[in-house]
Amino acid sequence: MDDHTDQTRKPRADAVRNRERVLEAAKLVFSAGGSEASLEAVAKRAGVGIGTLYRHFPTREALFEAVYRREVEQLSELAEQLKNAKDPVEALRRWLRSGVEFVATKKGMMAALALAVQSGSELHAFSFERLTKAIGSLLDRAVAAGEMRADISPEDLLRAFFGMCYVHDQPGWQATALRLLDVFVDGLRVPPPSKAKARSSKTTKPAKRKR
Amino acid sequence: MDDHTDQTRKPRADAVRNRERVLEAAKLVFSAGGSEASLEAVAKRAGVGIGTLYRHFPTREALFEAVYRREVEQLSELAEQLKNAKDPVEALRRWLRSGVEFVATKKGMMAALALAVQSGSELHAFSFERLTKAIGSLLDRAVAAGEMRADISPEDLLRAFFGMCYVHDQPGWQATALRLLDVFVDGLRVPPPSKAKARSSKTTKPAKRKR
DNA sequence: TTGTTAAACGGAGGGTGCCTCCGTATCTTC
DNA sequence: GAAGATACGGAGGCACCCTCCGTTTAACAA
Repeated sequence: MDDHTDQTRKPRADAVRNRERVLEAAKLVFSAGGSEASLEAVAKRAGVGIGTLYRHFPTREALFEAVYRREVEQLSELAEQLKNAKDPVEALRRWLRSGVEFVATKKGMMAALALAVQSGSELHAFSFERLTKAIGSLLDRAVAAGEMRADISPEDLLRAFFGMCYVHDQPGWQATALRLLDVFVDGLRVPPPSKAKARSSKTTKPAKRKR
Repeated sequence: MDDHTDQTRKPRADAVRNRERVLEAAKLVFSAGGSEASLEAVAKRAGVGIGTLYRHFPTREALFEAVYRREVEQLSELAEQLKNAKDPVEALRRWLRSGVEFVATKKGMMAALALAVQSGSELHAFSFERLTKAIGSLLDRAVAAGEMRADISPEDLLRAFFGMCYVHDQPGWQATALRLLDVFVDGLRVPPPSKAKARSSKTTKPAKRKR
């Protein structure tokens, strides 16, 4: 009778809950068992029937995408939180480290994503934009505070980040990536103007001994 | 009684033949149907039983690797042939174009390879070395002929090549890659010494109107 | 040639995962 | 509380994976 001529019923509570559960389970199962884990395993872990899984995510790729999107969003939100941190440089550094972890726990997922991205790069565009924005906000703050050079764009930084993660061969890649990122961030720093010029490419940490 | 105490029988002719057939079929099937095509389809196309396929290549990855290796070798041999061409610059250009085609016909294969490479990068090392050598021989010849600048290493060139092929998103990527490679090769050229200095970073094509 | 034997062949079959379909259960709305 | 919409679960049909073994075939010796 009233104003509900647009037929929008409230979505069913169980549907929302189940969708969430499946996503959570998928994240765990894919991260642990690689990207070609059984969907039935995901359903079981989520405590739902296989039919439910398929209703929410008609294809394996759809599920994949949803999981990935959500992780990208989490990384993005992390940036939002870190924006309130005291030290802007440290905030950026921490975000990057989280990014490495993100890549690390994904195991085969990255490769599978490359495959999924091929057909319909909308996902790629989305994540690129989102992460650029995230990294940009952190970068801007550090620049505005006069702690970092201003001639690096968020896109550059993001690409550098991915490039450093792309070692992915040796077992120690994670440590390598972290080291490279540290060096990179050091390189981005504007040396404190009152001090002597910082040595350019060394592992020396200027003043702050402790961290 | 003579010198065949080391028990090496001649390998059976049918075994050799079948192995070859499977490889050929796999190349076609994977290229056409993506990387997760059915192995049974491969066997059928090769005209052998599924058991035969599995005897020769115990896992999907093994088959994959064999196909890939062989293609890398073919690319490598192509370089060998092109070494005898008249114009060394044109030879290099042609090799690169073949490389694009190679990537193009592989469809999902590249992504699948990324996945396969993760566990045991021996294959990666092999192909990298092999392709570097191939590209290097062509490059060296052009440099020796005084037609190209000498400050680009084969590794650089190879990476540039892969980078340009890594566009892989838009439908027109292949054309893009070819264009980029052309520009790149042009950039590598030593300008004919009798001419005026080439403008440095512009899209202007110096003299040659036609191609 | 013919016989012997190691090697390779093919495909049946058991197992697993994919995905659809539909009777049943549950939630929202009135 | 009743009605109707919506979501649930899992049985079942299908495709593919991979192993196993009886049969076939090629290499070698005599």
